[in-house]
Amino acid sequence: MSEENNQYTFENPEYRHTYWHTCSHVLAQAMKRLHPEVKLAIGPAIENGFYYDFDTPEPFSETQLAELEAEMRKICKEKLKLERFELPRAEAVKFMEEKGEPFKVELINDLPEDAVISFYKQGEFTDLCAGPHLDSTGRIKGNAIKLTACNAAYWRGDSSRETLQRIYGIAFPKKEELDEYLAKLEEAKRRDHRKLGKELGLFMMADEGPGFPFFLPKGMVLKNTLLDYWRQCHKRYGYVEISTPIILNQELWHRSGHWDHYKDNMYTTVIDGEDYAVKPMNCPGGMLVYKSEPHSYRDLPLRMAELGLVHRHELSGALHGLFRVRCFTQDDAHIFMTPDQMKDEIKNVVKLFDEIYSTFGLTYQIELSTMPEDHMGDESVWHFAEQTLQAAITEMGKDFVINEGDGAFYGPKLDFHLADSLGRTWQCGTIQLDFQMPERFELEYTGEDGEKHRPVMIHRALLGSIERFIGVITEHFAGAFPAWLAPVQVKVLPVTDRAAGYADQVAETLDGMGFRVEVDHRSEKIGKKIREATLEKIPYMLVVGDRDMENGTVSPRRRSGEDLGGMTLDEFAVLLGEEVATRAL
RNA sequence: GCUACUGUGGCUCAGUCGGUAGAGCAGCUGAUUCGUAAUCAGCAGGUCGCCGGUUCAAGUCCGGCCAGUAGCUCCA
Repeated sequence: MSEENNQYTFENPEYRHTYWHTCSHVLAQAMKRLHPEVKLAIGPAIENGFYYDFDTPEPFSETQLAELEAEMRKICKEKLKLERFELPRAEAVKFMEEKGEPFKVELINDLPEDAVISFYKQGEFTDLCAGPHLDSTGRIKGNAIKLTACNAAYWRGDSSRETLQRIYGIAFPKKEELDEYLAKLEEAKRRDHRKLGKELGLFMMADEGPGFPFFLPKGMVLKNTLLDYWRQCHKRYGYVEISTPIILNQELWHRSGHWDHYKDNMYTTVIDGEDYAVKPMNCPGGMLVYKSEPHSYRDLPLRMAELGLVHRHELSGALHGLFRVRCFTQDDAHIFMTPDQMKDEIKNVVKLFDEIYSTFGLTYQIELSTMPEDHMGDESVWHFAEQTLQAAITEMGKDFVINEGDGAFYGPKLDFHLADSLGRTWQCGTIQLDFQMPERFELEYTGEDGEKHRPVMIHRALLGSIERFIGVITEHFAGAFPAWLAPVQVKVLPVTDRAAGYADQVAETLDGMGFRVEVDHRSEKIGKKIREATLEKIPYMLVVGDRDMENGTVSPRRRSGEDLGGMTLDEFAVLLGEEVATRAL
């Protein structure tokens, strides 16, 4: 392999994959050299780097990673050739039995009858592996390898089986690329919404309710501003809004099918001797609303939105800030329509998604999930639905990736994976076609022909979970929300106490114009007030002192550090008003 | 839920070998009135996550529980 050949550049995902895969073998070799008693499980390349799972007598600690890294560097310097060879099944099993590797033996035994069983040998180390690999450990840049974490993982992902030690690593052909990657990880850590949420007073968690977030005054302003915008957009796109109860009787959940599929994650209660459940989804409530009155084809499409508070019992270990909670607000909508309205409706939903996502500067990739093995309804309906979804986005000129067999049991779906400012992706939006609910709830509308027909239903969420989305944009903006969203838009900073009255006057005027303003009245120096307002990530600071009082001006400064000089309050109000009205990023 | 780790004033953290808690920031009081990223002084604030055990003595050791962190699993 020559580095001049384009095929072998790190930009080529296949080459990168091969590079990392060989790294994982080097890691295993290093482990065997330092700790021969350790048993090998598996060690693949992953999206960002590689890992290897080991069965160690003692849990591994992060301090030992440095020793392994050093040994890995040594192995790279040794420029060991990687040689592939094959063995018949019986010999392969014997080979690994003699090496004392029970996990490898299990893997070989589980390979299909006709599988070619291949091994890769580098120096004294040999691993069961399908390959491919680099031709020599010398291809790996030793000082650009970093073992990033060690953690527990189950053998074959099965929690009833052995707990293994998984060591994660990353590697690049150049040291600078590794440094860049590590810097990005640091940046992500700096932007962690749990940290920023605390610092900026957005939300909190309490032991009294693990997984149930509390919104603080500033976070509430953010949330309400977001929802105002959401409502405004939905109204424009022809949605009506409803609100359905949080607790409904258990019979309803049996009828909807949720009980069978989801009861382990549902909270239940008893009222007047009858069983009830707290809703994990809004759909059944929406169905009841639809059914509460007869519908004509003239009413369709009926776009019913609901900001529904749902509760799901997530495993304690899965909780994570606002990203994974036990109680959240779904920005749900159920659209009831005739089959021939489907395509236009999907387009209408995607258009709305486009408008709202672009407001936050979030781009996305669409995944189309098709019929799973365990599905309801007949294949022709599925096929029609998949075709319709595909046609709608194709006609809009959008690319998509197919996720074969990953649809919901009731219908295919489009998932929207948003990319934030660090390139990380978050699945937020989803558009699901549902043939199951209208059937189960016997929904009807009267057609032109005077006959009863069954409507088709779209189930969609745009932000997904409001709480989670707030977490996503907190990290996306690193807490420096655009002016329209910022909980406090302007902080007035009097230079001395003499300017206190003037500062209040300025604040009052801006408040009257609908801006969110605070005044820093402490007898601190202006430098300190600026520093703290900057750390609070408030978009504009208005410095006001004797000079401004005399001239009737304010001296705005952006949180970026930009000093805008003196201007009248009206001029500033126009500037900020424009920024807010256009939702400038 | 599983594995490992962590849990000290509102926040960030220190606390050696077990001898009964310490700093900075925030807060309060006073002084200062200083025009673009930290003014000074003083005061107050903690049954060291909870329960139990070992010990003359536990923030420090042991056990259980709770919560958090990383990952696994899960996310219809």
